[in-house]
Amino acid sequence: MSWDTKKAIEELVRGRELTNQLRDLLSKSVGDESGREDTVNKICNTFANTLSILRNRNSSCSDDNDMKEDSGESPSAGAGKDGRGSYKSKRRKSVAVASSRRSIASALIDDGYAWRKYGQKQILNSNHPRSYYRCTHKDQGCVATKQVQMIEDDPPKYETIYLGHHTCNNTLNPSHFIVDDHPISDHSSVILSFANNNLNNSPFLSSAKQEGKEDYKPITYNASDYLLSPHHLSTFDPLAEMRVLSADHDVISGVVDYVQDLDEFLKF
DNA sequence: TTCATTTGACCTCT
DNA sequence: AGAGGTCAAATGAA
Repeated sequence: MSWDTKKAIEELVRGRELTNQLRDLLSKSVGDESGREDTVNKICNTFANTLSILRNRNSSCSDDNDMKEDSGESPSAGAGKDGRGSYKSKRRKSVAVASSRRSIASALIDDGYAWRKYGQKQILNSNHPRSYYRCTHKDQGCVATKQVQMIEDDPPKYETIYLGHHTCNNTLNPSHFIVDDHPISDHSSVILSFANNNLNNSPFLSSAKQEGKEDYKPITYNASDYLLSPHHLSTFDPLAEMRVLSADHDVISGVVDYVQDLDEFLKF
């Protein structure tokens, strides 16, 4: 078993222990609000770390091809552009490119990267405009872009489509992510299938500056929405969805519910 | 002054 | 021709 797999399991075990602690806290019903919150935060960080570890595992498997595909698609590639809105022999980036990843959230989320909005468009048969973002570090050659669109009003739901991969290393909150540059030696073990696999962009923090200040609200993550029960273990599905729930969702009960499944999973 | 957002124009694709 | 994606001037915020 490789180092990063062990690390991921350690994080999951730790998450399980913290969840048990939280369950104990909840069983006492009243009091210790701050202790409860602290435990929830620790649990979220644990799962964030796990996601980061697994992301690194996965990206080493798939990024090479994707990067090749993206490299010729940079909007700022220069060649082919001769003035505003003018293109020469440059094909438009299609939404359907293989490297796209889709997620659905009930709040606008910050994925840890700095995005700059470059356009907004009303889409046919949609009540809401679609916003276009690219990485702030495009000048460093980063080709990552994303599209954000509200798809439901009540409750609000936002669809985010990520295109391309970040070639910059400028996350806004790097302290929340584990940097793991260990070589990947063992791809044979089980890979968790998260309901979105935008593992390039671990979505655990929010910033009001981007993606609509007025709509922004802090969000809390429900671990049970990221981690699937053991019978859902499968190979990586880049187009699966991630559900991110807002703060008014019952996070705590969700975490507690999840712990039984996690117990099962950790036996593998 | 610098950087981000808005928005109309213009591009490619179907 | 219409839809979707991108550019870049204008504008606003820090």
